[in-house]
Order: sequence, then structure tokens, then C-alpha cells
Amino acid sequence: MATAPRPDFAFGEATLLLREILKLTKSMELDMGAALGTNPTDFAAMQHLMESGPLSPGELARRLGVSTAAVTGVIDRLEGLSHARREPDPDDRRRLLVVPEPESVRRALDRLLPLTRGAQGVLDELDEDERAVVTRYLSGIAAVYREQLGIEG
Amino acid sequence: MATAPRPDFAFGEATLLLREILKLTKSMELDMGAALGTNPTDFAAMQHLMESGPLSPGELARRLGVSTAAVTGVIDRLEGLSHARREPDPDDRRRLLVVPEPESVRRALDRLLPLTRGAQGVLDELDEDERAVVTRYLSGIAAVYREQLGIEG
DNA sequence: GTTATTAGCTAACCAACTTAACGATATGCT
DNA sequence: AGCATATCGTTAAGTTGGTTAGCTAATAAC
Repeated sequence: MATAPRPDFAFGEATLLLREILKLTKSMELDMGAALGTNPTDFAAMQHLMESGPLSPGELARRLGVSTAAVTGVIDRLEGLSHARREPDPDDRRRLLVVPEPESVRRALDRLLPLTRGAQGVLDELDEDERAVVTRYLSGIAAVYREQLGIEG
Repeated sequence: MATAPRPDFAFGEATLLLREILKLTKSMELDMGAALGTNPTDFAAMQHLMESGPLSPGELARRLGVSTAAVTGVIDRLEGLSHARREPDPDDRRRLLVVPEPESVRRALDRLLPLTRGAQGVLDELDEDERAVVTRYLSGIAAVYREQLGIEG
């Protein structure tokens, strides 16, 4: 009873590892944010800007899953820290573009790249067939999640 | 430039899938919470109570990574919804035990079990060697994360 | 048996969201 | 062309979930 109070929770090793990764990811988000002096949401915004280039506040809101009003705050904070700036959108004067500052991008990449390189390194140690197995597993897990959320969460 | 504004972000398929899973997990946490009418933190507390049985507020705070003051609020909300109740700890009269209500546990499991069963199902479709590959991959990823966080996050 | 520590709570505060309303621009319709 | 409608970002006001600091009660240490 002390070690297994609820028999329903008998997880496989892979499942436990996945859970640990999810937990580590949360710490990572805090850590990443700390690197730029931001909260996780603001850092996530930076990630989108780094990956996709300048984005409108509306698009940023959509990607972050928050209201456009909240994104105004995100941009205010990023601008306050000189991580990004507002520029007018030449094609639509209602809209604007949030442009990441190169120096901040560099700093963020300093944190992000070791992670992605490390992840890639793990994959590189696997052969083609093994990578396929991993892909199959992850696809399966993603499918299970999507199904529970009602296809497309 | 439109499709690949930053060449630094060339992710492998597995990495993209892992990212998607992380994203789905967040939706899942909201979804789970909604099932009990709670926020993700409160649901996470329920998960710990379900897995480990009654816990003290302090232990709950430690596991959730929030202050004990915040946990007072968590327990207040769970009690308000009759998902758990406070009981005195027979061994230490300063302490108390947060006990999950069976009916709420049942409702939470209704949501959780399909997920864990689904995840287990994905694993069941792999043979022994393949499962070892998955474990190796996930261990590697976890190690990379831990390393970046400075061993033990 | 006093002193120090621990447990949980309250109080006061704060950060990050939400919805609603608003001004400015763009789009669609006739 | 010109008016009605929709869209974009912002502001304003309110809510939520967290923080730290300080308190009381109970236990542990010497």
C-alpha cells in the first residue's frame, strides 16, 4: 500500500520517461525565459519570431493561444527589454510587425541551440530503422493525444 | 525566405513530433482540468493525490513547485468542489492530510485512463527491441534536458 | 523546559491573463 | 463613389493564480 496505493497507475518505462521529459520541459521554459529576463510566454513569442520572422500581434496571439489584448502586453514587455520592436506593416496600416532584435535572437539561440543539437545528437546515434521506430512511437503518442482532445487540439 | 527564414531551425522529424506532443500536452492539461472544473494546477494536485494517496499540503506544494501559501488556495478550491477534503494527520497535529474524494477520482480517471491506456497501446505494438530503442531515445532526450538545466532540474 | 524549527494559514501585493469597448483602417456591396 | 461591415491593435476594468512576510500552533532539539 505504501509503494503502490493505486494499481491503476502502472506505467511503462517509456511512459515514465515521457512524463519526466514533460516535467523537464516546464523547468526548461522557465530557464529559457530567465536567459532573456522574460516569462515563458514572452520567450515563446520570441521563439516564434525567431523561427518565422516578423509576425503581426494577431498572428502571435493565435500561436501563443492568448488574446490579442494579452499580446499587446507581451510586445510591450519585449520592447521594453529591447528584444523586439514594433514596425508598421507596409501593406496594411492597421497592422504592425513585431521584429525580433538580432542581439536578443543570438542570446536566445545560445540557449536553444545546445538543446536542439543535443536532441539531434541523440537521433544521430540511432540508425535509420531505429529512427523510424522512434517516429512511429511518437506519432502514435501524438495520435492518442489528438484523439482524446477530439481530433485537432 | 518565406518558408525558411532561419536556417538554424532545421528540426528532425522526431524532434518536431516531440514538440507537437509537448504542445498537445498543454491542451490536455486544460482539458483534464475542465473535466473536473479546475485549473491545470489543481488537477495536477489531484493527480498526485490519486497516484500517491493522501498527502500533506507541504508535500503537495513541493510536488507542484509552488509555495505552501498557494497550495492553501489549491486545497480550498478542491474542497469547494468536493474533489478532496482536509483531514487531521493522526501523527502530527500541525499537519493535515488532503484526501481525494473517490467520486472525483473516478471522474478524473475516466479522463486519464484512456490516455495512459492509449500510450501503453502504442508501446504494445512494438517488440522488445523496439521498446528498448524508444527508451534509449527518451533517456537521451531527458539527459540532454537535465544537462542543460545543470543536472537535476 | 526552554529554544528553535516546522506546518499551514492569512494578509497584502503583483503579474499575466480575460472580456468589452473604441478608434483607425480595409473590404464588400450596390 | 460611398456607405456598411469587418478586422487590427490598443486601452480599460476585472479576475485569477501566484508570490513573500508574518502569524499561531505543534513538534523536535538540546
